Amino acid sequence: MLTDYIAQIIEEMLNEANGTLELQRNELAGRIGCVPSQISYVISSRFTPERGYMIESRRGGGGCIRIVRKQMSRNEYLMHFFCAVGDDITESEAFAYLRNLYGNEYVSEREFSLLAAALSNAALTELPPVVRERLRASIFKQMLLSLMKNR
Amino acid sequence: MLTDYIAQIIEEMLNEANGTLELQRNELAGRIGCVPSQISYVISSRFTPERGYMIESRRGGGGCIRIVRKQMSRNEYLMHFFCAVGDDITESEAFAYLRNLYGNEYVSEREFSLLAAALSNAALTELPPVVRERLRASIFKQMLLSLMKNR
DNA sequence: TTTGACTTTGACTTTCTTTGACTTATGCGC
DNA sequence: GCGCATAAGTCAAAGAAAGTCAAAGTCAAA
Repeated sequence: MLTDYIAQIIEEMLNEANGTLELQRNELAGRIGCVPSQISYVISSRFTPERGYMIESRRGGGGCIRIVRKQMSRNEYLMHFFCAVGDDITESEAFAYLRNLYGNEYVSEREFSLLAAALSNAALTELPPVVRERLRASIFKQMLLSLMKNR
Repeated sequence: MLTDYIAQIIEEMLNEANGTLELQRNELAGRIGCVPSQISYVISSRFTPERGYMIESRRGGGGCIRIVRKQMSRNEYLMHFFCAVGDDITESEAFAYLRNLYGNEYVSEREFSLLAAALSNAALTELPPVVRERLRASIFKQMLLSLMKNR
């Protein structure tokens, strides 16, 4: 299948490049013989943060797509939190999780403080309570993903 | 790419000159071999106040462009951002600020990544755009406060 | 057989770059 | 002061990439 073939090519390029790769979408599509948006699809479906990849890109002349493979290690633990958070979470629940993360040295004191700031009622004060807790969960999970990606 | 090349040259000149530099647009363009307005473009897209540069210039005979890389005390600097964020902010603006914070070593790579996660559209996806940008500003500011408090 | 998840494609959008024509400001010689 | 030469600024058009999205296709499982 095309998608898998392209994913494999990118994987190989990543290996050769020691886990950090810059490619040009149009150029690669041309070489493979597919439409450029196919490359986008492969990247967004296969090289996701959840699977340990980081993607950046730049449009316009000389634009490119940057793919970085991050080594996973203690990530199951974080994934555990990810699931535990669920679809909504109160401030005090969130803070309890945070203390746990800090206590087990998954985040530094500064990071703890940053996370707390982002998840605080103070930050989300504009929102009505119900939405607020959904949002808090969403933000928390994004931040957990960031921790997973970032060793 | 031309733009990046020119930006790099200017950056080097800035380093040699200890952060304060006067250059002549036409002269530089001639040396590089590009149209003069390209220099203007590079400066306006890369050496913005947002990224911590101050630009002044003088036209006419003997005219020149003055570029200064500013450094402020830590909290001044953070407060500067606090004000700049305002009441609402888009994802790409926020990320530009973040890159600045990271580039100037106010946050580590992990922290950068955490902040980005909390401020991403992905985290705020549930909210309609207008609210989203207000919320993003609110979260950003709380996190900046946390950085100020936390040395 | 129907459904639903995943693929493939292409038209359209957004972002960034490059160029050049035209405008505005400054200093110097008269 | 006036006019000219010299710089820098502005702006819009054209070009170059990547992103988005929806429609259509595929295929396996219920």
